[in-house]
Amino acid sequence: MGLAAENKDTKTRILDEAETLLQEHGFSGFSYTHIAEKLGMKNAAVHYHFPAKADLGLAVIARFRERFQGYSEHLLGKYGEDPVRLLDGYIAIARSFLDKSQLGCPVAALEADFSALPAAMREETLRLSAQLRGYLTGVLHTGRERGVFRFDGPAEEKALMVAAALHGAMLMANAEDRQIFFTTAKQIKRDLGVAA
Amino acid sequence: MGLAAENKDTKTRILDEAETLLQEHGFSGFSYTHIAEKLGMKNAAVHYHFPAKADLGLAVIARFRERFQGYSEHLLGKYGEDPVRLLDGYIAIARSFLDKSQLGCPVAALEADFSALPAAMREETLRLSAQLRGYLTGVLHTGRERGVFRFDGPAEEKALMVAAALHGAMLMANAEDRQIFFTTAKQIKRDLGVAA
DNA sequence: TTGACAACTTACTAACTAGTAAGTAGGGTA
DNA sequence: TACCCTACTTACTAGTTAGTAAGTTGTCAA
Repeated sequence: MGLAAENKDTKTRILDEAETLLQEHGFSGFSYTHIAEKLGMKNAAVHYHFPAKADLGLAVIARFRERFQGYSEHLLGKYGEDPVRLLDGYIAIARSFLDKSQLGCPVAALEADFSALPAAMREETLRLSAQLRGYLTGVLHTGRERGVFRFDGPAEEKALMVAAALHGAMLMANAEDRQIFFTTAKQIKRDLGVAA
Repeated sequence: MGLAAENKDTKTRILDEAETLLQEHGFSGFSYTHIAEKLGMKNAAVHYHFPAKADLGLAVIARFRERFQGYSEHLLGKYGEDPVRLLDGYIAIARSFLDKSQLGCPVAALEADFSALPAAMREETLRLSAQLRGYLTGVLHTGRERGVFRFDGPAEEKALMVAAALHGAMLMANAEDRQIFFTTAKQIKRDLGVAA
């Protein structure tokens, strides 16, 4: 397969860098030249692997979705009986972003730039957002059924609020103070009756 | 004072347009030429009133802060005894943004672009965010003291979560569906024991 | 050994960015 | 009348953006 291995490596390194830059600066906030410089190549090399920026953006979102899909299945397999751990698993993803300095919420970054996104990227962003919310809905629904969580109203609506709070908190944490995220997560659990 | 009246008018129209564009596209997402075209002038005319983009950004944030300060004092004077109305007043601001199509949360817009902001704008953004959170903290604290709201933990931490949820919901509402905001606001009130 | 192909680089374009310098029109004051 | 100032316009710069076209290099297969 020739240099296909090298190819895949470079492609992955471009995706990694694009992902970081997306979370740091938003989709409109980074350029092919930024990526190229970090990887020690020229911007045309990035265009070779991802002809248009929309192609790169789509690939980044798709990878997020696949990664979350795998991670959520892993969590459900391992902690399917423990709603608190399933919720903590979701929170842990956000925590892992914040642990790398300056990395924010990819969904928030994409939605903040939404009006500048190509149509295909908008659709993928909506899918990613729905996927995250779907996981939370299931966790909250099951958790209440089992008497672990306490809240009023449909699980869908509670999940929406929890997702909004966590994504909003990541935005604020990135700009203001990392502690904001942890405090918000703590309050969410307190509201569910499972204070740490 | 010569054309000062006309001057002030133009200055205000520039601020209005900048505010709209900030909420629609973020601070890095609009240019002096965008503003100038909407107002039927040249980009240099905008530079005449606000030499650097940071000057314009600072003025927009300062006006937000003053407006919110006046509005919150008005609310406290009128509904000081009614925590639910004070909370609804905060929600109404967000609602007013969403009612104009495509307008999002200014704080979220600024925080999403935070890494690209000049230092002075960062500080003003933090002040604005703290001001909003301060209002919510007071409302929640008083509301619980009077037996109207029900929640566990410090009012500051609950206020942080509520602010994160509302700002996050505005971001999602703008990108996905306006209804997301209203559902989130409803759930927040439900969690406080004051379901509509 | 030749030739094809993958993975680049070099060199470019057109559009857009913030910002500036110099000129102009028209009202207000001396 | 003469001047001055405010509020602009015209015309520009230097830098950055996404994207392209053509050339280069190294490896592998026939």
